[in-house]
Amino acid sequence: MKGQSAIRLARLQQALASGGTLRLADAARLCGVSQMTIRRDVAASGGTMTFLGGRLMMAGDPQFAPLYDLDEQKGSHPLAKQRLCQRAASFIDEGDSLFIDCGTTLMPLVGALGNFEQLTVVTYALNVANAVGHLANVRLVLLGGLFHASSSSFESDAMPAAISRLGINKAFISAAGIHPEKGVSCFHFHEVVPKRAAIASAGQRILVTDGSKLGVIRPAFFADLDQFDIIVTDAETGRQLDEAQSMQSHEDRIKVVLKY
Amino acid sequence: MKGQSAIRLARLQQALASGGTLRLADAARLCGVSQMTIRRDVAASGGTMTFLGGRLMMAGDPQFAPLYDLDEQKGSHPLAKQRLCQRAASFIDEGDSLFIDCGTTLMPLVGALGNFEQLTVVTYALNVANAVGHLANVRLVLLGGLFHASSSSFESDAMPAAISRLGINKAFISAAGIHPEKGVSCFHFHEVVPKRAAIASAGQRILVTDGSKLGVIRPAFFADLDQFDIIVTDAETGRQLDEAQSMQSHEDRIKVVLKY
DNA sequence: CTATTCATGTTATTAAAATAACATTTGCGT
DNA sequence: ACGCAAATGTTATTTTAATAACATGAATAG
Repeated sequence: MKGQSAIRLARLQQALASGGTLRLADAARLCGVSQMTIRRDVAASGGTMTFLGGRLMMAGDPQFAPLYDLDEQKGSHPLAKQRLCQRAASFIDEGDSLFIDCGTTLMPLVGALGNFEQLTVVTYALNVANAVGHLANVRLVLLGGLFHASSSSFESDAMPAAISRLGINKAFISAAGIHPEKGVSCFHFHEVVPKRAAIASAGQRILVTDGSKLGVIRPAFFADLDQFDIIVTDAETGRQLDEAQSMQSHEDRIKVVLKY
Repeated sequence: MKGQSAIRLARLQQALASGGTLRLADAARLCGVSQMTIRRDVAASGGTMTFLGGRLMMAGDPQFAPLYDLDEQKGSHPLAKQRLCQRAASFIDEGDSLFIDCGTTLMPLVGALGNFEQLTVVTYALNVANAVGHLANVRLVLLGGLFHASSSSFESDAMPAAISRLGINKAFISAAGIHPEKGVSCFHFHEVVPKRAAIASAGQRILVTDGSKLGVIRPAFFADLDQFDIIVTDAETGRQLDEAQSMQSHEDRIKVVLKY
């Protein structure tokens, strides 16, 4: 009798892989052992699964991640994103057809979509799709392809064609780096294709970013700053961007929205 | 002071829309009221949100649905699907490229995928994609398009072309109705296109179904029984299918796998 | 064959969440 | 202004989950 515990763990993991929860009592019955043994197994497994209110579930699932982790800096960052997206959402009109970029920055934007009668959302991000899929008032178009877990998004060379066929009203774009001269960049190269396609075909281009990205350069450039019609950011970043733009001709100036 | 409660509910719902959880304490702070008030709000909202272990979350999220609901018939059906998929998984080989159909029937199949080194999964179902996306050893290709919440799947006329380009080894197909003469059917018409494309291009076609579907006819037919190489079902259904086939010529006979 | 260890079960204890009961505030009509 | 009623806050109680402690039984080494 050696790896009994591991066998049980594997069985539970398999049961939970399709994404659900198991009551402790059921998990125990499934494995034919006592509840205490299941608890011990899970505790020894070191973080792959957790209990939450008497229910066993896969840990590390973003679904269960608290929105504001109190252990971090007191809600400053998540709240910042929420405020940012609240501001960004003010540019949405009834009946709009929106492109929503991948990443975590624009997730709170989805929450604001419930206030409209009818919208259409186009995205290539799985997390965005999941959130939007729950809204009855929003038509969702997901651009599929090969999945990249690192960005929770899909890659496909068919995306530009698909996007150009879709008629996107407003494109909400996120970024990992923003540089006044060098432009806007992100981490993953496969994001460049859909980002560029959305920027090219959208009626209005809205860049949403918090201050931590200013002056930062990431591996994959995908746009210049002046390709955006609106930039939604916080006060300090906005001020600096304004300064940088003042040196340009007045015609090129883009609208920068300050949040705080 | 009239709809204060509704306002708080809306705010919480918006915060949770992007998919996550809120500790009760955080929810209370977010709304500037006591925890008890939040509890009362949520209780009065009637099921849109629930508490689970001190954390607020959107109810009805499949992510939180118990795998076996004890209130139902004692695990008979969910366990049946699990056994069915365990049997179906025995046809998977290392390195395979699998098509996985939409619906709940094939969800447990995803749990069995963790035992392999390297697989590729092609699907047009959001629930399948979510489950597969967590597995590091599986490459996921999601066929996107317009989302249908009813079946948690996508519709696109580009799917046949995309599927034919993919080289699918084995196609696991689910159905809502199986009739010996009339063939295999499902509820939604948009599922027909990807199902047929997968059946057409796959090396091996595996139909997975429990006994409750036998003799049932649903709106959208998509295949005849003899288009499948393997049918994984339970004993009684298998027996009846065997009988029906005995009346046909021996050449047409397909392999029926009994489970119990 | 027996002592020891490990895995598990059982029971007791503690901590935490859900509920209930009661107190307080606030808004509003008379 | 007064009093009523709705809404919220506070405290107490019950229930439930999590932890700890102890007991049992099988497996193995000496």
